[in-house]
Amino acid sequence: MSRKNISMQNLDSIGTQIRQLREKAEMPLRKLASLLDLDQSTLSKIERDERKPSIILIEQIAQIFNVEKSSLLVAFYSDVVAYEIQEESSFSEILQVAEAKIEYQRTKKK
Amino acid sequence: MSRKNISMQNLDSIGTQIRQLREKAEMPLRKLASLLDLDQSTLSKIERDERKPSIILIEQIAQIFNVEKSSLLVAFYSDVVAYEIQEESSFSEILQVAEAKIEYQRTKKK
DNA sequence: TTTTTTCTTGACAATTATTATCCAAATATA
DNA sequence: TATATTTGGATAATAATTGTCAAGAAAAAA
Repeated sequence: MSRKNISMQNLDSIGTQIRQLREKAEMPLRKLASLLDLDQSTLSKIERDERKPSIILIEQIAQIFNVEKSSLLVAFYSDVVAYEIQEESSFSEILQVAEAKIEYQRTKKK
Repeated sequence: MSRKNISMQNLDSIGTQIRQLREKAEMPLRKLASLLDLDQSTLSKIERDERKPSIILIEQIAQIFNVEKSSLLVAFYSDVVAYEIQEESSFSEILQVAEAKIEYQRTKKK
């Protein structure tokens, strides 16, 4: 029911968003990599969506750039989900059923 | 916008649905396993959602019981998606963004 | 209850996927 | 050109998935 106005919310991938944050801060990749204790080639791959960041990494990045981690997490998980079902013609139904399943699970737990 | 009436559509897991099909046909697990060329312990785990079936397996099962494979695929993928994000408080937003991403991808491809 | 059939469980090995790391090549900047 | 930055590919290490087996539990039949 509560479908948020899909404002032109960010459809950029998690990698692109990380790169945007980094570039806005004018920080070299090499520098961010070292803050994150990561090989720079690994971070490069993450920014180009060639590899997935861990959740812990996403949280660290949110801290470093002082943004809400939840917005990065939405970008991350929506990437994962979209990739998984993008070829399915009934992707929309899949998402609806998934939502219903989660809601159902939650009513049970309470 | 075209949100299907979520009729009491099947919120059962893929494993449960497979088991239901098999039991309705009064077929022993061992028998179905051999039709699918699977170890029966593997099928048992699949029916209890302890292991994921492959897509090929799902298609074979749909054939055997003469049901639409798409409905089983929806059950399967929605399980996967729900499991992945069930702990996230913004699960609903994640799903919305994922949908928008897929739609966006598709407009690009055409 | 005993027997028989059916299903579940756990352990292990084999396979496949993911991740980390290094270094050279490419690109961009001064 | 020289320097800094980013990317790509190879390899090794780690983790996840899958297949297989055998023994035990549960259910159904006798």
